[in-house]
Amino acid sequence: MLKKLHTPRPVDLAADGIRDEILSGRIAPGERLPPERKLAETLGINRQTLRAALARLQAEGLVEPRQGSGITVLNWRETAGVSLLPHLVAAGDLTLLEPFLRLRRAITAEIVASACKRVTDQELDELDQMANTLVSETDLDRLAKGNIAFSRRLVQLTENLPIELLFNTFAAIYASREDLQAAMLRNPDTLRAVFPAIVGLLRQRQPEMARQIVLQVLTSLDENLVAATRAKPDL
Amino acid sequence: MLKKLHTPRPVDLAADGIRDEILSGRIAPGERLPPERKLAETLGINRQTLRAALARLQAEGLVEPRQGSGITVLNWRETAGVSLLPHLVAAGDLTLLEPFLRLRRAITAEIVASACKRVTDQELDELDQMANTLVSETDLDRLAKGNIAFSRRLVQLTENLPIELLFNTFAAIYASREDLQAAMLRNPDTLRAVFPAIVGLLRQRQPEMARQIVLQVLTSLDENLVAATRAKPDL
DNA sequence: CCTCCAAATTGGTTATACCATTCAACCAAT
DNA sequence: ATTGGTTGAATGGTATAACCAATTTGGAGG
Repeated sequence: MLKKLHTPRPVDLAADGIRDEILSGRIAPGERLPPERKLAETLGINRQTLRAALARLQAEGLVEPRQGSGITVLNWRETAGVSLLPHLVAAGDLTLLEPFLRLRRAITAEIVASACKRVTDQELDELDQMANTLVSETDLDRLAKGNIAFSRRLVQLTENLPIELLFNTFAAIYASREDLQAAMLRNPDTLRAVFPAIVGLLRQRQPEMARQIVLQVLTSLDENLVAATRAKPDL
Repeated sequence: MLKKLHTPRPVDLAADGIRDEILSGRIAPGERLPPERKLAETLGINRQTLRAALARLQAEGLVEPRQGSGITVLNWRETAGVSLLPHLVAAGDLTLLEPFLRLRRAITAEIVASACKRVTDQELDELDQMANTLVSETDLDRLAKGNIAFSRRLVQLTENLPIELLFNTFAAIYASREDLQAAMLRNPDTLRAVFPAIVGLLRQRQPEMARQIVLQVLTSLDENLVAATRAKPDL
């Protein structure tokens, strides 16, 4: 499952390098990047390759090119989208963990509440089966994968495409940092206990009660996670 | 504030065209796009221009190129990020409105609850002032802008970068579809009443109570909005 | 000082060639 | 017949050079 470590491609190096320059603030918002021709020469790559890198940064909301004028660096805190999140956590900023978990549990609570209203008996059985196989899963890697699969199925039940897309972004974060995923599996027993609990909540079919319970429980779990990572910053 | 309607650029046409092919399902997930050279010829553009378009689609999580093999179309419901949302609503799918509002109010509730815990008296006064100027704002366009500004300030108070980024994506959606923004301003009085109400909630500094109230109120407002747009699908 | 136009600047596009990786067909040895 | 390696075609990635289009700049002319 490890990504083959070929020679890093120039376009990746360029994109990551410029992105880092922007996120670190070494290039201030409002400033303009050097002209493409000059910047390409500086980086030792071709202009076309540089443009491919710039296209990514534009898609992430970091820069905005204007023909004839130049490429202006945007105020990314006001323009960047969630797609930037994986890159930020990849930068290793641990202070992002707590805010991220905060967002995640608010979404999770909404998901469970919403699923309460829509889930059918058949789907409940399906989730119950998934939960049962997960509680007895010993292999941590497969437990992690099963966690994603169970969560995704739950999201699909809400029939909420925006939330599905947001979940995809979250999943991308886990994928980009295996250590983060590992941290969440530090004590797998609590995770294993979550799945049946959620199924139980769904059976009650009381959305707002479910939302509050999920919020309370996850708040507690997340606090432990944050405290643990602070104590062992090696994740 | 209207975007000048220059001649549409080839890269935009290509990206939008291919994206539409994928989102509509005319190109099934798992299939491969035609080779770049052939596809470029089909579209009547240069290969480099096509590659710029493909770079965007890759950033959005729609396709994944592999050197030597080809460009495979991904299952975007499981890989695309939130950055795809503006394009989806731009496609005019009205069924997205209700799910989107659902997500938005869950986030909003979390924002208010979180702000309750952190807001200082000084920041409260600042928000109060913003709210006061907005309640007497008659110009709808400026009211909309003020709405964004007020909301953004509120988000910043939570010191939650992931939520900030998510808010940016939402703001991009409003910007991309003025009609959507107009729909939310259909009866401006209710919007004007929201700002002081939020400030009042913050003053109480009771996070969970605030969350529930926000959820209840917004649920009611959103239901009206959905019903209205269904009755007048012209938005 | 202002207006207007022409040249320089800079991003956008095209054309062409070559490199790097993948994959399939083929061939040889067992 | 199966396995294994080799070779070549297909395909995405990069490089070079030139030109197009929008913007900016600065000077000519009022």
